[in-house]
Amino acid sequence: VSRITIRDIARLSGFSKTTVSFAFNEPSRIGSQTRETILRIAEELGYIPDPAARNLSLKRRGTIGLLLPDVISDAFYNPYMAQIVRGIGEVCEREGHSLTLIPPIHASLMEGIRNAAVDGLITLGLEPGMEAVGFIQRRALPFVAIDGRSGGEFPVVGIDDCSAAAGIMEHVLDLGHVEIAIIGFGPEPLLSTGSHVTSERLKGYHAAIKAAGHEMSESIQYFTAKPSLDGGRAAARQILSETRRPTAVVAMSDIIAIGAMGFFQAHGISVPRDITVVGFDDIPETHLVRPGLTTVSQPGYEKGLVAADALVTMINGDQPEAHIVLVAQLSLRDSSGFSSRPLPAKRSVIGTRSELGAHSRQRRDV
Amino acid sequence: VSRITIRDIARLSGFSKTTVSFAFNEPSRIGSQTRETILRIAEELGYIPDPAARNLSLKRRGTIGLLLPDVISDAFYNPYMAQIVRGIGEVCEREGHSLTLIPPIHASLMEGIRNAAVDGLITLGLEPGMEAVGFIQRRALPFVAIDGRSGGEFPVVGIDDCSAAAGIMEHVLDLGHVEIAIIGFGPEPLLSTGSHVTSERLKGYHAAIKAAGHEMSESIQYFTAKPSLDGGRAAARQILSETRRPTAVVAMSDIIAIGAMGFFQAHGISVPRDITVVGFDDIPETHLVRPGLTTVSQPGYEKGLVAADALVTMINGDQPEAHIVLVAQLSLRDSSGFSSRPLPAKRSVIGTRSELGAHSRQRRDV
DNA sequence: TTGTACGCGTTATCAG
DNA sequence: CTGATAACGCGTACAA
Repeated sequence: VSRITIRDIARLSGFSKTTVSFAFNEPSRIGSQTRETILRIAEELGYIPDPAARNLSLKRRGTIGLLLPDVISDAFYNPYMAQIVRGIGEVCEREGHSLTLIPPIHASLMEGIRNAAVDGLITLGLEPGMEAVGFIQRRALPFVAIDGRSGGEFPVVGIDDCSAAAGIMEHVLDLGHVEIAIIGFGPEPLLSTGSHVTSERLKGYHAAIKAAGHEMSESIQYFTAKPSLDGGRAAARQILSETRRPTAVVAMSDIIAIGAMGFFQAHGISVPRDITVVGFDDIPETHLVRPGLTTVSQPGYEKGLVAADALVTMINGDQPEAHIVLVAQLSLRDSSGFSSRPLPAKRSVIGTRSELGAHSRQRRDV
Repeated sequence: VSRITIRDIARLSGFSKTTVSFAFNEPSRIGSQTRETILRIAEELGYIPDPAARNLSLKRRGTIGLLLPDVISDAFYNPYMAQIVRGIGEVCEREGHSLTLIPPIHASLMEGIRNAAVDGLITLGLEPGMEAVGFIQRRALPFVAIDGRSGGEFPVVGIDDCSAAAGIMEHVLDLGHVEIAIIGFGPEPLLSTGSHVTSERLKGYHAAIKAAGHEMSESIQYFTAKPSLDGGRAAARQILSETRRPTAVVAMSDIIAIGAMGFFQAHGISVPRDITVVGFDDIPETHLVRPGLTTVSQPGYEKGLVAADALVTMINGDQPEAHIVLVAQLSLRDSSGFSSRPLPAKRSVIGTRSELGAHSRQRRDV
């Protein structure tokens, strides 16, 4: 037995497809007698319109796509992803949409974009000039980039990664640390990656270091990790295997920082006494670990919410803001402490500090 | 400028829609000269077939639906959800599907099911007889229930919740606890909820208590919470406000247990010295908190993976196993300790224990 | 008030 | 062997 279609209802009721459709969608346009007959028959047969055909006709898909740079099973290792999804979800429910997670197929975003039956896309870290951008535009799909580089022909939602990174690095330097390990996103070597977020944060780290009067090349080591607990652990292992052991670890992701911190602690290295560890994101887990993780608090939930809002605006044919910068702030907890090594030469406050009102506001858990 | 359609290519090339389609999908059926002409024009105009129309034609949607009982912004408060999504994602990528998260619209699952343009559904906690089940079946959608009640006409993936719950309660009783708080899923009173998972776990808890020779009504208190850190905190607050303070808290969810544990600790109550806290799920966060959370380790990732596998089997027209029971085990960490109160009368081992080989296996973090 | 025709891409079926 | 016609699923502008 095949599915019941509108044709079946039309045939059995003796009316046309149009009339049957009106019975459901525009009752005022047909007679009440006609309508009752049609609804009765439809009910008897258990008729439900095919959503795919319905959406095609209505020129809407009823769903928003979230384009993932990683496979789902990796992306959701990072609790930060859940925050973004929660924010997008808020808008989805308000608008009656579902949320389609689109992983790369065959290690490429293209196939996913090509096949996405969605009203619009939210992307993570997309940059102007990337092949995927042109592809999305060729499909005439509205889209908003979270954490992308602004200046393209699409709205971008993010924070000031450079300032935020400078803020937390400044904090670490204030504590007297000189030998510092920076952990970015892998697997490629950190200084070679071109991702906007990575390069902005590096820029911020370096600005703070330079402002502190250090020779960067001397005391900074670079590592990369996958944004997961295991990735953080692996990075920590690598850090410990270096001949120069840093007194502070600055990670671009909380989940990496937490994984690294756990590895240090499991190997008898006390945080923050022996080593300072700070992260980025402010996922809920930063409150759960001991010591609490010092990090940059960036609003993942809001990022999702604002991006989805902007996307809905575009879907409705309106023009959203081109570049939405959300506020990040430094969240000081107990994973960062003073270095036992002597302080280097006196440093001056970095230039960007005055622009970071929020950064100077210190938060502590209750 | 409207989107380029297959008609445009047909018109400009002078061939029919069929021939254009063949140029892409069945090149062998047309002449190579014809094909080249068509491909060239299509490339020039940047033609990409509309996925929605394509999927309609192909009678496939290219996506799997995950029917959420809660709004997305609540569901992803619980890290356990991420585990399930990761498992489903694994299969999605293998099959080239995307994953559509379908939240309830207007507090009802129906609207979501009605509009879901998906190849099949994975549901969470769906029971035979529920209105939604009939609705899915009327849509002739293949679907698999995670954590549902078996015996319906659909495959169910889960664990033996009763035995698992009995196993952890037995552990708590073994430690000498008598005054016990059980936290289930809210907001309704725990004993009135009909969810399969809830009633099975309650059954298990009660079986263990009975086997221990206690009068249940005397020393057990029931609470509910939303599965989130805040939910756990709220439940803990409520527990502390009762005149009888329990020496052990048995939660049906890790995130609730972790929230409760944090609340206790923040109020000067030591875990496990003053109060034992155990959970259910074994989310990664159980390793992060101090003390580590004793819990039932159930394979969320596998649940998603196996459910998605079964669903794909159904989509392909084959028959999967009707009821897949995965293995759960007790994970003993440090949040459970001996009660300072005197042990009650001697107890015997509960009957189900022999069936729970895995339960007797003790795991500890490295 | 109701019916006809169209849009979207694919393909079974038919014509040359 | 090559290519075109028509049908699928639904909603709706337009005609009757």
